[in-house]
Formats: sequence, structure tokens, C-alpha cells
Amino acid sequence: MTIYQVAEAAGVSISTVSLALNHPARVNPQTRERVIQVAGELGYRSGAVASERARRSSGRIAVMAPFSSYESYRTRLVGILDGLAPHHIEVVVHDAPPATEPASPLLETLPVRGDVDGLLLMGIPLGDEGADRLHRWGPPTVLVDSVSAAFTSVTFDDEQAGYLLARHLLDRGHRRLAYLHEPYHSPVLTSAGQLRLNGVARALGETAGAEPAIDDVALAGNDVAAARAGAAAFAGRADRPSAVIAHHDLLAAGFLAGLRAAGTRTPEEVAVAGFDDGPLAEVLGLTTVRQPFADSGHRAAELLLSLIQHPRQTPVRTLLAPQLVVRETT
Amino acid sequence: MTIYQVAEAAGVSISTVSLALNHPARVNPQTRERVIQVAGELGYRSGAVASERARRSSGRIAVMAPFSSYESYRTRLVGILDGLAPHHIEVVVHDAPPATEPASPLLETLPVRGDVDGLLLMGIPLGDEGADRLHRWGPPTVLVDSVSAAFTSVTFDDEQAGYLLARHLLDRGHRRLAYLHEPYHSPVLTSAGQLRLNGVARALGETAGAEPAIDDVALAGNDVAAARAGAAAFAGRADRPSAVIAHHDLLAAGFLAGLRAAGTRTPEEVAVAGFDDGPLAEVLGLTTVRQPFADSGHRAAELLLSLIQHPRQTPVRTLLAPQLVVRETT
DNA sequence: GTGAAAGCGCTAACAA
DNA sequence: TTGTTAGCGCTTTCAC
Repeated sequence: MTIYQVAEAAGVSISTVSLALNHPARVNPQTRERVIQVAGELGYRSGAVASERARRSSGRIAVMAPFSSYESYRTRLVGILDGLAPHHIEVVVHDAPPATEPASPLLETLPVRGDVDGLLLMGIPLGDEGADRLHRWGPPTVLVDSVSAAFTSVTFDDEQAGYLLARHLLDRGHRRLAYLHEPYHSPVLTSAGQLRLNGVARALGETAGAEPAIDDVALAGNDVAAARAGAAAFAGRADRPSAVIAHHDLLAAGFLAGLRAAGTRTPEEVAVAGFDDGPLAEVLGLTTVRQPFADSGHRAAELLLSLIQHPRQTPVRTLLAPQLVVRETT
Repeated sequence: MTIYQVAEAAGVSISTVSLALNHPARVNPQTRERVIQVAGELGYRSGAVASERARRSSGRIAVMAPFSSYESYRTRLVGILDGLAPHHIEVVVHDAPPATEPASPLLETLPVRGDVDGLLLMGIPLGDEGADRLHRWGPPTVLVDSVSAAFTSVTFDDEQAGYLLARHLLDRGHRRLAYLHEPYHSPVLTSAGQLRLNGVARALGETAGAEPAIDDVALAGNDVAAARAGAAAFAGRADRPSAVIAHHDLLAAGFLAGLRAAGTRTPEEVAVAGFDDGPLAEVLGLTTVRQPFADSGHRAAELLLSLIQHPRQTPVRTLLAPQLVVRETT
């Protein structure tokens, strides 16, 4: 949509359109109305380019996340769009490989084509080198679901979440727990899973009679089928723990299905809990820990906005509180 | 720092600078080195705006969809990103209100924000007026999940999907069916639901002893809670149909949960089926119709690409085949 | 191999 | 009050 098209549609010259939009007082009210009307109908935004030139900004930020791997990033994205909408800032999305995959040359992909005013990295752990380069050459950046010294970040309190869930299970009488997760193909730095295990360990440490360790159960994949297969194997174990904490609801769901298929009852024989609290958990009556996805996106967007306006700010870490949601599977 | 300054400092013309930077092969190695050297020293960065303008292309497309309302648009988006990745095209996303809401101004006032080479409209029915305007003034556009005469579109064969599902239920002995859907706050033109009902009607028409009509059950919302509440009411009906077709898996899932809570067994007393075949269906053992979400995004992206390259193409309609997935709830 | 020159969409002088 | 026109920084033919 160009100014020429608007001019043509309104039957005036381009300068009249420009004037009507930028200096309304200097054009005949009738003409102005007509121009504005037409421009509105056609969705013409003079601001796009104009503001870019004026403010030396693109009015655009980039969001990178493993959208293809996890449902939950849709919700975070919606939170971001929501937080940015009132500011007329566009969002360019990029899919990222999951953090469990071998380290991708992240910063190779980073030179986001058009310049962006800011960058939102979600679910992407940053190595020292990457962090350094990004900090030096990149636009203002906010991290979601990962932490790095020099960056503002929004994360979920995974340690506390693990603690809450373990506490709940221990209170229910369980003494031996298992943590179910997708396969890690690369060393995930301070991964959420590790933090949650720390929280679980803390709860175990507080509890008399609990074993010091927790079973680490790695699946063959990050989907329902893998979780189901994992459950089949698990159900057959003689020494199996009595409670399973899955890294996210989808895995918990698959595990539940697998247990059912194996004739193992939930929660009588094996208790199962997850993380996220999406529709899946609600429907299955799954005990889980709620993650405020939309909220994290919204907050991250606002932090980024503020960082764009005042680039030299001190990094801030925002830690979102977990919320235990007890249902029928534990 | 402009290209002119670099040219002057390097003792060449601006075109040589541009060539050296963008098409290195086409300039003398010595000249090239010198230019690149000088540009580097001066910290020259080509102005994105000017470049895009000169190139008559931004390398960017916009995607609009009701991301906030339906999980499935994440998958389609991933398909789009996937289809576009090899072409180095950026995607800017916009959330849209669901088509069930009162006609948004967006529809008629298409918000074709500047600077995109193309537009992907997903799940957004286009009114005549909006279609007309978009066609005249908008960038190359591809529709997903909606159809309009002048546009290339990718849709799911909803009629056939409804037919397949009804056929299956009729074969199972059901004679009275219900269609469960979210509330429509606006007249949805040729909505997917209507098409599916047509398909159901076709199947009913072929079957002796089947009632001619199908129950239309409108829920109070588009979520699990609404579906669960709907099931509670449904379970209490004396004249209730024996099979329920939900507009999508999430509703089916909520309905299942509601039936269970009401002590009504599935599929013995009431059969339930949905549409989509996401993880939810897999986990619940839900009979459903698979929609190739990622594929639809991928194809739409490629069609748009082709349309951008040859703008005067005849519109093409792509109809994706449904696939019945029979599980345990029917 | 290189430069001159014609746009690209837009704003702001400057004419009319 | 309007339209005409000269740039803005850049890419890209098309001559030389």
C-alpha cells in the first residue's frame, strides 16, 4: 500500500495525502476527511516508513523460539503480541531448534535480516560466547526461559516448582520419585529440568525416610509415543518409583496412556504429575504446576520495550512464581 | 554513514560500492577488497529502508491468524516458517480475533501494514468488500481456511470430513447425531462447521432409517469448561443423540470429561468424535479427523512465494483431503 | 569492470 | 488549497 495508491483512490496528488496525514491543518477539511477515510479503508500506514526514518527505528522486533517443538510457545507469543499491540510494534518470528538438540550455530542465524529494534529469545540457552557476541553486536535483548548475566530475563521459578511438586508427592506418602524427560542431545546449561531436580532434591532432603536420589528417566523422544513407550517399560520395572514427574504435560499424558495400556492404575499404583497446566492437564485431571505462559510473554515484551527506550539499563531478572494445581493423578 | 561517503572514501562510484557489497563476484577483486576495507573502517551499514525501497521488495510477508484462539495455528505457522526458511523470507505475525466474533473492522479495513511482499490470511473469512479491496490494493495474498473467488487458497475439505465422520458413525449403528460447536457471534460465511454439516447431511441422506437432521449444540464458549458444561446438560437430556461430533478435539475432550463426570460412558452410551488429531486426540484415544496443519502452512507459503514471483497468476484453490482416525471413543 | 542514471515511496520546498 | 518537483540512500539496468 503506497501513498500513490491512496492518492489515486482519493483522487488527489500524493503531496495532498502526505499533508493530510502529517499536517492536517494545512489541507481543506473536506479533502482531509476524504483522504483520511480512504487511507483508513486501505489500511495505509504512513507511520511504517516515516517513523522509521524519523526515529531511526524499524518498529519491529524479532522473536526466536522453538515453536515447532513445544505447544506452549504459541501462548507466550500471544502474550508478546498482546503486550506489543498498543505500541504498534511488529513481531518477526523465527523458529529455533529445541535446546535439547546439539548446539546450533545460533548466532549464525541471528543476523535477522531487516534490522530489528529488539530481540526476544525464548527457550534458547545462551553460551558464554553467544551471549558475549549478542551483547556486543545485537539489539536490545530479553531472554525468556533462560538466564545470562548480562541480559534481562523472564523465567519461571523451576527450582521452586520442582520443590512444590515433590513436597506434594511426599506429603501424599510417596518416597521414591522419578523425573521423566525428553532426551538431551546436548549439555543443556542450567536447564529447567536440572533446576526442577534441585527443587525436588531440596524437598527430599527435608523429608525423613525419603531416598536421597530421584530416578532420571530419559525418553526416546519428545512426544506422546515416546512417553507411552517409556511407561510400558516403566510399568514392568520391579523397583519402580511410586510417583513420576514429567517434564511437561504432554509427556505426562502419554505416560498416563501408557500406564493405562499396561494395566497400571493411576494414582493408586503410580502417581503422575506434569508441568504447564494447559488444556491437556485440565482435560485429563492431571496434577501439574501451572506456568504463566501468556504472562511471561507479556512481561518480556514490556521489558524489551523499556530496554529499547533506555538501552543502557541494568539487566533485570524476573522470576515467575509456580502454582501447584492438584487434580486426580496424584 | 551513507553509500556515497563510502564511495568517495574508496574513490569509486556508489554503484561499485553497492556491487562490491551485494554481488562481490561482479567486481574486480582488488576494487572489491578496497571497498570492503573502507566500508568496514567507516562502519557502513546499508540502510534497510532505502534498500527495500530500491529493491521493491522487503523480503518479508505478514501472517494473520487467530493465534490466541486456536492451538492449531501454531502448527500452521511452523509449516509456513518451514516453507519460507530456504527462501530467506521473514514472517511478521499478527493475531486476529476469531471468525466467530462480530465482524472485526480488520475484515473490512484490511490492515495491510506496509512493507510486506505478501500476505497470508488464516482462519479469516473475507467479506465481499474486504476481498475486493484486498485484491485491488493489497499485496499478493493467499488464504488458508477460507475461500474467496479472486484469491488463491488452501483449505481443508470440510464437507468430506463431515461426511467421513458421519459415515463412520452411521456404520457403527448410530442414527441420531449432534454437532457440538462454539458460539457464533457473527454470521460466519461458509464456515467450516456449515460445510461439515453438509457432509453429515449427505451421509445421513444415504442412510435408510436415519433421521434427516442433526442436532446443533452450541456451547457457551470455546474452551474445555464450556464443553464440560455442555456435556452435563447433554447427559441429562431424555432425547439425546447417541453420537456427538465436536468442532475440534479440545471441545471433544472437554465433552468427554463432562460425560465421565456425569457417569455417562463412552462410547457405550454416547460416542464422541472431534476434528484435528492433535496430541489431545492421541492421548485420549479420541476418534477424529486429521487435519494436515503443518502441510497446509507449508503449501500456502509456497503458493504465496510463487504468487509473489508471478503476481498475475490465476487463483488456485487447494483442497486438502481429510483422514479419518478411528480410536476408542466411537 | 565500472559508472551514469533511472527509479523505489515519501516528505517538504516551492509553484500555481 | 493544491500539485509539481527535488531530493533522501539505495539497487539495478545499461552503456562505456
